[in-house]
Amino acid sequence: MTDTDTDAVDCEIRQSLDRVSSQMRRNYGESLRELNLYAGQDNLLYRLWLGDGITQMQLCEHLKCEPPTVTNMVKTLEQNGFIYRKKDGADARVMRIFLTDEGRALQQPVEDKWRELREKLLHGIPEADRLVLRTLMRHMENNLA
Amino acid sequence: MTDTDTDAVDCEIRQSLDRVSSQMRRNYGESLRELNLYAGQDNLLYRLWLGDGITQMQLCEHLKCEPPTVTNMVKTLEQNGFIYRKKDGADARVMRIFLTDEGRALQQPVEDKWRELREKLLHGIPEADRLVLRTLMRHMENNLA
DNA sequence: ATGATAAATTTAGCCTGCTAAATATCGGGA
DNA sequence: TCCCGATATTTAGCAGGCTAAATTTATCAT
Repeated sequence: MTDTDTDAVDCEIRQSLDRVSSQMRRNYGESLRELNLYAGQDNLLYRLWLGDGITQMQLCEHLKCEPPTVTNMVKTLEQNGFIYRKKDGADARVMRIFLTDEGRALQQPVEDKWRELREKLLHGIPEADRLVLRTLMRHMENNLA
Repeated sequence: MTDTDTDAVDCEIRQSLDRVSSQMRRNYGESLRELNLYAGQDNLLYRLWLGDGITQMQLCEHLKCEPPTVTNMVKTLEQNGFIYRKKDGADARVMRIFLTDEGRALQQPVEDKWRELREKLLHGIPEADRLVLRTLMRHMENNLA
């Protein structure tokens, strides 16, 4: 295989990854709207379903985004009644984020959407290839970290 | 392999794809800013490098996004001096988009950024696996379309 | 104890994206 | 010819995401 071929493959992978990710976001952003959620908010809630009462900085780390982004997302989710904020007793700088009952109730519906999405995404890809794909995804994830 | 294992693999793939795509966007959004560009604008310019003077609707199709998004991106890129808009002679509804010299000059630097990005992304993944990955990416892309 | 530094959050102001609705123009049929 | 539906773009307003800078509170060394 020539260098040119190699390059062409690499190009295609990056472009395809770009298209898949934006298409994925568009697709399930749309379906999340049926639950009164926007794309990205599901990941924040997911972290809270694992255990709430955490700080905004912890949410930043989990979402791998900047503090102002969390401030805004938290504000919106609070306005929509899915979470609430409470000042930490020991350290007045930190805000701790908790789920409301409505926020908790979203877990099952959101997980259903995720399942739908990944069934659509992986449809027709055999088991063995999915294992390979997982390995390659992990590899790329580590490369970017 | 049990159904539960299968499900776990699928979950991981979707999550990893999510993390890779947001990390990728963050990474190269940052490096594009050195060129006075924002993530996403490079794709619009790419279409123009293939041939400019096209309409905003054609840009929509290429970017797979909605008309208002193109209106905004075009406005910003015009203000920053990379493109200019010109009314179509035959049909007064359509705007045709052209590259300025500055816009044309971005091609090489942007392609360098892309190369850097894909080298980082695919580092350590052997040729054979990249071919498999390309196939799988294409498959997922078709599944979402 | 005080004063400087560090950490958590917010504010302001961008950008890509979206939807819903308005505007402008084109084209075909009665 | 005139009107009506289709097409291209824009406007308004919202969301996630970013950076730079401000604010509040803690902590640590002097």
